[in-house]
Amino acid sequence: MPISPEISPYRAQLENGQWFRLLPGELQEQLLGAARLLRLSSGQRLFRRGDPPCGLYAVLSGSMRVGAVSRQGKEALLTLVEAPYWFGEISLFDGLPRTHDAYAEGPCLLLQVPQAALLTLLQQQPQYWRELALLMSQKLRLAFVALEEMSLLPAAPRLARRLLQIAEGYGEQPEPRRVIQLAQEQLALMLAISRQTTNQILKDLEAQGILRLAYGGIEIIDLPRLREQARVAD
Amino acid sequence: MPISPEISPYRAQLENGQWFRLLPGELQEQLLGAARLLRLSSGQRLFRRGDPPCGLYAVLSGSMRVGAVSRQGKEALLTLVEAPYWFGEISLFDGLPRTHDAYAEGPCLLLQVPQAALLTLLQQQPQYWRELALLMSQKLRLAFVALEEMSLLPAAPRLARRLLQIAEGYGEQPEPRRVIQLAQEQLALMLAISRQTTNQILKDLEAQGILRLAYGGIEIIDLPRLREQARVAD
DNA sequence: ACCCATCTGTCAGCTAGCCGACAATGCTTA
DNA sequence: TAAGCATTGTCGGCTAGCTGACAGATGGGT
Repeated sequence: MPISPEISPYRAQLENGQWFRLLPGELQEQLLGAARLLRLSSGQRLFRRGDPPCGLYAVLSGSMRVGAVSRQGKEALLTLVEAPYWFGEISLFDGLPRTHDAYAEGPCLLLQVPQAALLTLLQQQPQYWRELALLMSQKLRLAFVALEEMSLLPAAPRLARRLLQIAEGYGEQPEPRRVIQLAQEQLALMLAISRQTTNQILKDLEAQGILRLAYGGIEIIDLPRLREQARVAD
Repeated sequence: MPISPEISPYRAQLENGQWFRLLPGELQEQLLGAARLLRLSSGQRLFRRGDPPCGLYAVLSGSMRVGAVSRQGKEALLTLVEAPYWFGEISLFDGLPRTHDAYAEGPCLLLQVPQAALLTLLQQQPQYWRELALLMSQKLRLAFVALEEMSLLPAAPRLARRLLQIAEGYGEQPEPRRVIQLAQEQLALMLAISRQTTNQILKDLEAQGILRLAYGGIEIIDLPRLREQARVAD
């Protein structure tokens, strides 16, 4: 299927991401050919935990909150997905329900490759299962790192590491960003730290001249020293 | 390649696991055909974080400690892998180094499907990439659950849930086991709770008649009430 | 230009779970 | 049988990080 003229302008954008860039050209074409645009307004829900599979997504602009809310109303934010990242692949493989809720954080433009189209494509070219599985392997590695940090590290270095990961697009971006658009509350929810403690650590890093804090955002001033904070003080 | 007579007696054993049982018969044959037995003595290392890929493994008897030790010497135990489970698939997909250390917990019999043989097999039948990816999707789901519980739940229900998961073979065994061979220290390391706190919670569950504690093991007496403890007290 | 929602900054008090210590118990091997 | 090691049981003090509360700053919408 040819790539629709609506979609082709976003191709360059997607190639900024490691995963998509390294795909065989043919698979890139086919993914984009099978895809359609999806526009979400701020706060709109894409899917909810337990929903049946509906396909694979990529963020083109804006960002998606991926997380879950416990019965007690406490929220665990797994991650904020930003352009040009792909998500939603687990249900593609096992056909089981969604693991998380996904909401638009601000207005958001997505690419959707519907489940059925993707399965058809993969039936014809089963070698591409491996490429799609790479998405899972990345996330599994990230999840393992997060689990381990949760048990071994105190709040401050964990926060420093997460900032670095975000700046580096969780390994997808080669060059780290300087400015991170992110409210402190969101960061707290990702780290399972209270908002107050998060603020205290951030202020401390700001006092050391490592960060600059702004309304709704964090700027990294001194990357090497942030890296240093990410190690544990021995 | 025919299945060696050394290995074929273990086939029934492996079919107790959901994943292997549901594989196409041909893939089962080919995996076993390419496999060899590996015997580890207590405490022996199979691989270490950072090692290059060396293949896919299944536990036939004994159990493997999968975890990592921080530079401060604190240990995070990801899981204890028991028969008949498969592990080591991440490096198969991405070719990147091992994420964890793996040591034999007691004498241990493993099946190894070497990386090269497996890749050859998959080159010829690329549709099987999907089946192997199912291993990752399971683990990713488990990792997400663990991450979420870490942020949302206090120690006691987290411990109850983990006991249930272990008894149910992390979803692989249909019928939950009653007896779990596991020192309290190990359980503590998996949950990122101190050994003392773990003991306190276990004693409390024993006092309620839900568990019976023994040296090096835990017996589940009252499964329904353990399930109840796994919910949060509202 | 104002209003209101959202976000940041900060404090004091609390508590879950950590840590170190040590005794008691159970397996194992000689 | 005894030594020796691994594991369990328990206590008291400590502290990282939580909770609730509130003031001030910021910015978008009308």
